Amino acid sequence: MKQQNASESSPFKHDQADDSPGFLLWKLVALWQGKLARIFNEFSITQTQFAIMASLLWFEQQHEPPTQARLVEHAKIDKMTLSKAIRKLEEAGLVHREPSAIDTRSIQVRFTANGRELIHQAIVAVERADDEFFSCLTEQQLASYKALTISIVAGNSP
Amino acid sequence: MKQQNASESSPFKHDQADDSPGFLLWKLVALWQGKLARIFNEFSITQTQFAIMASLLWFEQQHEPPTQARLVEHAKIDKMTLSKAIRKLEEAGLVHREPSAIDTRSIQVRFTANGRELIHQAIVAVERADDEFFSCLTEQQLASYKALTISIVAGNSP
DNA sequence: GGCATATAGTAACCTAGTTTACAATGATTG
DNA sequence: CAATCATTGTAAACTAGGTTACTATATGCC
Repeated sequence: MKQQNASESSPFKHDQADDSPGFLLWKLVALWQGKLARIFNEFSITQTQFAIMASLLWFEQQHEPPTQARLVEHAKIDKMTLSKAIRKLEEAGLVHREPSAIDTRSIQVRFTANGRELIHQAIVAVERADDEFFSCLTEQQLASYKALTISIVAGNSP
Repeated sequence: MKQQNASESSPFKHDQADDSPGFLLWKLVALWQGKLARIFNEFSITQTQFAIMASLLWFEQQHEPPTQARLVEHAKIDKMTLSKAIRKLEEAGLVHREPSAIDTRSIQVRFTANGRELIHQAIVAVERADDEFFSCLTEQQLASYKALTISIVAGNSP
């Protein structure tokens, strides 16, 4: 029983019913992404755009210079993807871009009033979704879930 | 302090350091997806193609007729996405498609020898990654993590 | 100053996946 | 049997995102 050829043996270590932690995570993520997708849809933005605007808001609150390069760093998004996303956001009238006076290569990104308003609302909506999503857990369970997640993140961080 | 306008108040309920469960989940998923992406890359397949082939293998083991429509149902993938993915898999010599004799609209998808071999190896690799990813937890913690995840999935299933 | 090297951003191209609309066949019911 | 309805799969157009290769500017070093 030690060696079998591919057509006879099953590679599945767990039955689908049994559920490996990875497969469970997969299902969880599908649900979570779905919930987020619905929100982003309402606001007509993508996940990426949300991440960018949330970072931008963060910078604004920290009074850090919001150049694209800094956003790339902070939001951990590919710089080309960011470049294009910012253009879209500009088209949509949510941000505008102004060349920096200090470093003329770089571009400062700033919210329009609309953009700032939208990201505020979106963040609130996401946080509400978050609450809802985990509302089936007790305080204790939630604390435990967070602690475990933190461990796993820590155990797998580069 | 009850009412503030958007430019003054912060919508962030949690500090980034504090970490809402959703944000933690986001980070976890980023790591997990990254790990999977590296594997899929090695095998030159996409996540979608992996899911499809895993479903197909499942059908094969259950001796169920592997039509595209059945795959769509089981893998919960959009039928157009599946149609195109299958074509790619055929191009890559991993499956072939043969019109069904019973229902001439439908198409039966079958592994080639290469395809079957590849999905076996990929599944093993994914399961190893899975083990690795959660290896920082003790047995007990893992059991607890799974139980909590199952609760959340159950609490958010349609 | 002047040359090498790093950095900010982008244009052009590529791929995966989604939406919409449709053709072909099968099932159902009068 | 014929008219209607459902199912299977696809073509075409579109979008988001990523890769490669490039321009322009800045910085460091002699």
